[in-house]
Amino acid sequence: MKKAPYSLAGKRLAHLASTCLQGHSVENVTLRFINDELKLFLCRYKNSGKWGLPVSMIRMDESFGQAAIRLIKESHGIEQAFVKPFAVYSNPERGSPDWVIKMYEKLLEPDELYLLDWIKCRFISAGYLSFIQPKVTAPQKNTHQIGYLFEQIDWVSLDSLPTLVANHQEIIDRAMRQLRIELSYLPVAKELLPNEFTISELQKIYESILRKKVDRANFQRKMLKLGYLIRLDRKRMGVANRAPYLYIIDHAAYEQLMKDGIGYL
Amino acid sequence: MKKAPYSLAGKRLAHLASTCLQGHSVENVTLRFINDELKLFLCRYKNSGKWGLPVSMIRMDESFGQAAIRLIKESHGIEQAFVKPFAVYSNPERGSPDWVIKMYEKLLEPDELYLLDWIKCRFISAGYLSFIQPKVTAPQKNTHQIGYLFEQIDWVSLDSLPTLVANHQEIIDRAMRQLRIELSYLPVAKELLPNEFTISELQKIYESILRKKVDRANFQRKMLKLGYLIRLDRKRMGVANRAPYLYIIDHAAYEQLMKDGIGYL
DNA sequence: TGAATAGTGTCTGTAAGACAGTATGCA
DNA sequence: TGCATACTGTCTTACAGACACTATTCA
Repeated sequence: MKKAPYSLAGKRLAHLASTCLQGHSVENVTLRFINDELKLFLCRYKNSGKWGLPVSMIRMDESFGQAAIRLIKESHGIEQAFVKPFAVYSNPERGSPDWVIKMYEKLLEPDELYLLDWIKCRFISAGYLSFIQPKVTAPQKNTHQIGYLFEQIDWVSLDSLPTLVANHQEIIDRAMRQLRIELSYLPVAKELLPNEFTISELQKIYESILRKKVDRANFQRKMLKLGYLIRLDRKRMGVANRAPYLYIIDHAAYEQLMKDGIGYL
Repeated sequence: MKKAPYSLAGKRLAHLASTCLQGHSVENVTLRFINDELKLFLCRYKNSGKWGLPVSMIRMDESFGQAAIRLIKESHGIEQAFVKPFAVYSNPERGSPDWVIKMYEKLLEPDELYLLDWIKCRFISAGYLSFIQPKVTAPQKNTHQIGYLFEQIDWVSLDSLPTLVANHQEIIDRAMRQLRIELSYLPVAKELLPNEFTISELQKIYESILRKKVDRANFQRKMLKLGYLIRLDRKRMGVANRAPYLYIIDHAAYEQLMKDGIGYL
């Protein structure tokens, strides 16, 4: 019988091995609208100093989608979030990536190294696109993963990403392409904006996703014509310029639009 | 030590257990353009008499996508086909469906029933959309699966599907919705039509997918404007009406269109 | 020659793109 | 009052929808 692990990493790995499906994981491409810009959530892994997407194993009692939501809960402290799978990575050669193995090798005590066997196997992973609403205050700093695995977390602008581990850049590119393709059917307005928002903020989201500027007047005309925006009497004050009107979403109309598609710009 | 299986189903199951990942499968939503109509490939399972999508386990040495392609090869005798995943089904309660278990219970000899243990586990499956080119002559009648599992196979019109096993109807609906959403980025013209085709045939594919009639003149204008169709001097003769021009695809232009998207009708 | 579909042209309404002009909140 | 952005309106162009007219192949 092997001795019980006592290092943080050892305990975590032993816990994973007893509660999770071996060789299955999710990778989250997590977006959030911060300071009028669309940002991506990244983590810097301990001891390798490299940035990557948040990942999680799949528990015995949950689906891939539930794992993606739990991963968000652990990182951001919220119960619900919009998530959508966009790819499955299942090449038979695809194992636990080098940088994870090496990280654990550094974090584990020598007599705990046997625990590594559990993650040295073929891996099947699913990529999930997820949206975090702005009302969420801040990324949590005291979750399991952040304590055990990450030394830093950050929201990064999409056009200035650092060099990433493994094929995470490719995964992000694929997620963003899928987001562009499905934009007309995805609830970006509802999931990325606060309850009350301005047209200009909505426009910035579209511009971030489509990677191009759109004409303000034409964008406003198009969105208002769709009929899911309700203009409030109030305006957003204190912004050093003319105060823009606030809008909320007519959820019934919005649901219908998400079914049929909004149409591109 | 257990005795070696000798029934067809027993041998098949034993073979699967030794070559495949336990609890992983693909389900193929396979489309093909036959007699001016888009049809779906379905199989009738032995001893239950129920129709369902073709499914396959994942071999140790292949990815989900490769399994989807191999499944097509086994059913249709072709080496390559366009496949694209559209969903992952991974609920922890999701096991081998009843009808599969029951089918094997009927097909196996009593002393082979222990083989069933291998498929009584949690199942993770991926749904794949796939296109079969018309030049393929006919579904093969002598493959492994068709001999062991199916008593009938058929190409069925999308608006007159029989009652299907498990959640296969839902899987098909999801696949077709995804096909509509991504239509502008999917190579339907290249993968569903013969090398030389008429605009009217292309139009019928779009109509089948979008589930609505489109105006012939406007469709022709739109498609020709996209610039990926090359008109030949020849026409399709012998069709009891005015002979339509034949077209081929300018593949360079087509690839570019698939990247940027064609735009809807 | 007639039937049926192919191909082309035209008209109209709508939407997109460009951009000017006015309004408004704050410094 | 000036600046920066919000909002509205207009003009032009492009395209989708509707539909008429001619062309062509086979029965």
